[in-house]
Amino acid sequence: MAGVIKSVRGTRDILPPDTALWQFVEQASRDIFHRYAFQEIRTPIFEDTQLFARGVGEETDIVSKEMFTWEDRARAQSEKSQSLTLRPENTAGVVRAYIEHKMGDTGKLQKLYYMGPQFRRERPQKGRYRQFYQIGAEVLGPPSAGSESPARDAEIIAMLAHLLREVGIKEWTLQLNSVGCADDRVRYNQALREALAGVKDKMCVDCQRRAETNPLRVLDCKVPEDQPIIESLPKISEYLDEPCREHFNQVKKILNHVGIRYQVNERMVRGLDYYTRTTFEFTHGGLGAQSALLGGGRYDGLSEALGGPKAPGIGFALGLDRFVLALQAEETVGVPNLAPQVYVAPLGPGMNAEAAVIARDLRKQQIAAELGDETFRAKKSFEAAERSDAKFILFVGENEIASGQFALKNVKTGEQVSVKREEMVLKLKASL
RNA sequence: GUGGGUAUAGUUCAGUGGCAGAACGCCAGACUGUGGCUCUGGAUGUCGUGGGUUCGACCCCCACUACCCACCCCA
Repeated sequence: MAGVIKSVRGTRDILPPDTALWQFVEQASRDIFHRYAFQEIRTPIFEDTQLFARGVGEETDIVSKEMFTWEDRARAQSEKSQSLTLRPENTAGVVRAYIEHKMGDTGKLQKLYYMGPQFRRERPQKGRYRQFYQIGAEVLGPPSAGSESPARDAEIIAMLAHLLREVGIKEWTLQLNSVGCADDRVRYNQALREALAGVKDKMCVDCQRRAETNPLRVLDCKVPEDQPIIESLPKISEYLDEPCREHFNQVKKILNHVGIRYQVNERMVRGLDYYTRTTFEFTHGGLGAQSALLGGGRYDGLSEALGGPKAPGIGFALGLDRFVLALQAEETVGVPNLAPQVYVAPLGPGMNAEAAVIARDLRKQQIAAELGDETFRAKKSFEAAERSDAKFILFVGENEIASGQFALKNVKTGEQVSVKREEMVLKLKASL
C-alpha cells in the first residue's frame, strides 16, 4: 500500500458548506452582470504561451516567472512542438477570442463576463493560491461602438460597487488612478528615473533595486522612512497628455454624479503591461497582505498587440478566493440555506420503498428532501435529521401507510402536526 | 524566489528522551415508533514524510513537503 496522495502545493479543495458561499457569489455576479447587459464567455484554460507573453507582457513577474508552461509534443515529425501555458489571467484569452471570431465586425460593443480557474506559480499564502478563481468582465469593441468612452469606465466601476453592495460587503475602498497612454508612461518612467537618481541612496534596499528595474514600483513602497521621498517624486498626473487627462476627468465626473466614493491614488501601479488610462482597485481590510479584492483597468492597445483590430476596452478581475474571505469577515451575509427542507424517515421493515415514493413526490414538487433508512430507529432518525439541518422530519411507518395520516414534526421546535398524504406538499410549502 | 512560524485523534489543542493525552465530536447501550438532557461503555492515531543521533525519538539534529504570516507580486 503506497502513501496517501495529497493535493499539490497551492491547490485546495473547496468543500461544503463553503461551496454554498461560492455559489452565492457566482449567482449574485451573474445576476448583476445580466442587469448591466453582460453575457458569458468561456475561453480555454490553456493557450499558446505567446498569447500571454505578448498580452500580459514579457517583462511582468507573471510572465517571466509565474506561469505554468510546458512544451506540447509534436504530432508529426514535420511539426514543431508548441509551447502551451495554463492561463494566468483571462483578459488576454477574451481579447484573443474577440479577435479570432471577428466580434468587432458586428459593430456592437461586446460586454463579456467569465468565471473560472487561473494559474500562477507563486508562493502560497492567505488569499493566494496557485490555482485560484477569478470572476471578471470586459467591455470592448471598435471605437465607433463607444468602447473608448469614459462612460464605459464609470459603468463598470459602478457595477462593481453595486455587486459589493448586493452581496453585503461594506468595508471596501476604491482606489482610482490614470496611468495614461503608452507614451505618457515612457515619459513618466524617464522622469522617475531621473528624480530617483539623486535620492535613491537614502531609500530602503528594495527601492534602490526598484529604482533600476521598475521605477513605478517605488511608488508602492510601504517603508515609513521612504514616504517623504516618495511624496516628493513627480506625479503621473503631471505626465498625462491632454486627451488622457480629459478622459480621466470624465470618469471622475460620472462617478461623482452617481455617488460612488473613490480615492485618487497616484501611487497605485498595476503590474500588467497592457493597462492604459483608468486603473482601479477595490481593497478590503481583513485580507492581510492580499488586500486587493478586485482590480482592473483600461487596455486600449491590447487587441493590436495581439495582432487584432483597434479595440479599446476596459475590464476587471475579482479574486473569488479573497472575495469569499472578505464575505466571511463581514458576518452579515445572507447565504441561501441549502439544507434539505424535510427529512423522510422510514420506520421498520419494508418502509424504505414507501418512503422512496413519498420522497420522490416531494422532490417532484420542488421540495428538497433527505431520505433515511428503515434500519434506523426513531431516535437515530431524529439525530440524522438534525444533522442534515432539515427543518421537518416526516415519519413513514406501517401506521402512517395504513391510516394515510403522517406525523410532520418541526425538528427545532418539536411542534408536530398530523397531515394527510395529499396535504403534505401544501403544508410543507406553507411552512417553509 | 527570500525570511519567520507551525505540523499529535474527525476538530481545537495539551504533552514528555522511557505505555499516546484532554475537550468537543463520533459509535453503542440504558431507551423495540418520537431526539436534544443525563449516565455507562467503546474506537479514535504511520505523533506530516524520509534520514540521523541514542539502549530507547512524538520529543534532539538534518533534509523534504504542506500550511500560516510577511517580503515580492497580484486577484
